[in-house]
Amino acid sequence: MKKKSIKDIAQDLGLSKTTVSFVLNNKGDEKNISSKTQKRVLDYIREVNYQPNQIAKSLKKGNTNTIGYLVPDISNPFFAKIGRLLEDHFWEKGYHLLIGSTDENKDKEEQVLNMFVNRQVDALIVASCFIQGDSIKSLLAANFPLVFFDREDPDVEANYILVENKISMKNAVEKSIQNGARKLGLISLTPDVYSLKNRIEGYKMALINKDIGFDQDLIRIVDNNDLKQGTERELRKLIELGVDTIVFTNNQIAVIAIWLMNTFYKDKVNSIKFVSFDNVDQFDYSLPKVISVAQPIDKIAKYSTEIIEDILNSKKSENKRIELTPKLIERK
Amino acid sequence: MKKKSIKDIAQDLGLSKTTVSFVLNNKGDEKNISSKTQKRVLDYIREVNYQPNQIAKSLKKGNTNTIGYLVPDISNPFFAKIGRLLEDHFWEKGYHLLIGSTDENKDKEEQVLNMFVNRQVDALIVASCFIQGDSIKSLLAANFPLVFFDREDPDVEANYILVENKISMKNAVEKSIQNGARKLGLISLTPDVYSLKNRIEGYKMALINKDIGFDQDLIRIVDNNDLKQGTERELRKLIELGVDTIVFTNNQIAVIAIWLMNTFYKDKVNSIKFVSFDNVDQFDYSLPKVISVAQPIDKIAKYSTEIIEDILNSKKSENKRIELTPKLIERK
DNA sequence: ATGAAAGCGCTAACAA
DNA sequence: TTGTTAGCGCTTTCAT
Repeated sequence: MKKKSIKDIAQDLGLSKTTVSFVLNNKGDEKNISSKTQKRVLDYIREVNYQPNQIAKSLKKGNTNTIGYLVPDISNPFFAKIGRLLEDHFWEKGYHLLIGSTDENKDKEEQVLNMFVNRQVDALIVASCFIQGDSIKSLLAANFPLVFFDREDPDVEANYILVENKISMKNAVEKSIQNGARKLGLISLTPDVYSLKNRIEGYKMALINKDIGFDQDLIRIVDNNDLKQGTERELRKLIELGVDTIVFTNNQIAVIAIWLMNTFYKDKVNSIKFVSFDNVDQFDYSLPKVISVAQPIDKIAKYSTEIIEDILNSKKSENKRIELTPKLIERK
Repeated sequence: MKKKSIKDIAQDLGLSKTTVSFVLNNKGDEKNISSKTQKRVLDYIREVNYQPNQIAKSLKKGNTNTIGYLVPDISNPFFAKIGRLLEDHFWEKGYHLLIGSTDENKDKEEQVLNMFVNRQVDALIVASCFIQGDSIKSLLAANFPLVFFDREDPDVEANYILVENKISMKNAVEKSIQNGARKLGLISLTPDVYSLKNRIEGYKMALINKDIGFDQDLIRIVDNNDLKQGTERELRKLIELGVDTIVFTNNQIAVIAIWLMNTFYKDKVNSIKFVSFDNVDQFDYSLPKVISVAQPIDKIAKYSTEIIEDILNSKKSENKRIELTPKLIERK
């Protein structure tokens, strides 16, 4: 049984495409289609299990009911969870999620964005690694519905959903100092996005504030392409340097470091303490103990959808910059 | 600057749409377009940054270069990681991933599948919770490119990428018995998919094999809609019944149980042992100790893509049923 | 109360 | 070597 189109339906029923289309789109009454005809159509489409071709619809209407979700790595729990929430929210509204991972690679980001646009996504939700990229520039110039989250470029006017990176990190580090930390190292992904820069700033501020002073040598950077080995190397370095606390700017590295500590430095899992941005469940019971800054994932998803929906319903408001307050989680 | 279509390009250049289209699709030489004309077109599209409308292309060609990826929960690390691998593989080939989560809900699965098909995805990769559903039936009947993974229905002929559920679980449980387990409980999601059924079977086989015999009361089921509380309740029950080992049929519940043990039964994290299907990083260091069955995620992704590509390149072979061997990971 | 026809942007058979 | 044209499946204006 071949797939039926509106044309087929119309022919089979001796009606015009127009009439069928009206009925299918619940415009039967509005367009004065007799209820008898409407019933005929509805019965028939059920019978043959008619499925509208969304591609044709999209071409005609210029929208696809698809949202592009572009992040560094969709398998990172932080992005995966937000993705799931977005998917749920948007599903309710009849939207689907097209996903892409950039691997923190500017070129790939460009390409994926282009593809998304070519596929006529109606809106984009992006944790960009390069907000100054050409695609993004032209999207912004064209007023394309677009929300950035997790990452910011202060030089670029846009919708942002962020968290208070600096102050939260400062608070977390200060807390650990109150708890006795005296020599604090930091391991971060290459901070070419502002969020990470700010988190590192927060770390520095705390050290200065608490009269510890920071030592550039204790700030260790790991390249995204070399996560495992890089983290291993930098962790070893910091341990050699005798830190009592290690601060991480995101969950990824912290999780790897916990694994490393338990695998190679089992004797130190109690003496060394961790501080980490982002939160993952296993922090609740893993060693070293972690003071973590939990981002409000549900709020991030909620505000993203809200902004997007507002734009799509063309209540098109001004650009918004929403800065959410994360939760500091201390573990004894 | 409005977005240009092929028509615009053609007009601007005083050419026909055909010529432009041929050049754009690298058919210039094949179609004997003069290299001069080709250059004019190529230069111009670069100048105006022409972006083809994939929707129109899709409508015309009947394919979208989009693959639907449908799983119970895209934020489950198992599915998220496979999703990421698929995305990488397919990206190379010019395909994108449209994602959906079913929440183990048959109705939602039906709806998402329908939407995917209406959106003309070229193929589907599905961890279905209901392989006997109407949509799937008609997809299979229509010979739609479709690969199931993680879940199987032996009554339905199709492409499957699976792992040896029964024997692997049996081996894992037997290993734990060798290590001293004597009273083994099991907690599982509602086993209305065969994978889970088989894993439970494996557990039973091991018990019988090792002359322990199984007690139906030690098999506890948790509903997917009540994961946290359900797991808490069943875990408590098993502990009250005095088990020395708890077997889990997937990572989700195991991870929750580890959290619960560390939060509410700290005194027992050393005396009770876990066995779990699936593997997650924190098993390497968390307590209770876990014997886990690690699914070969990369192979699952690899074979899925291969089968799909073969079908799409219409080397359309017979249905394949690939059963992969997981890795047993024991932790001292 | 219903239908004819144009057109969304693209491809490709066929003409010239 | 390039252009004309039909058509993918749908929506919607304008007729009837």
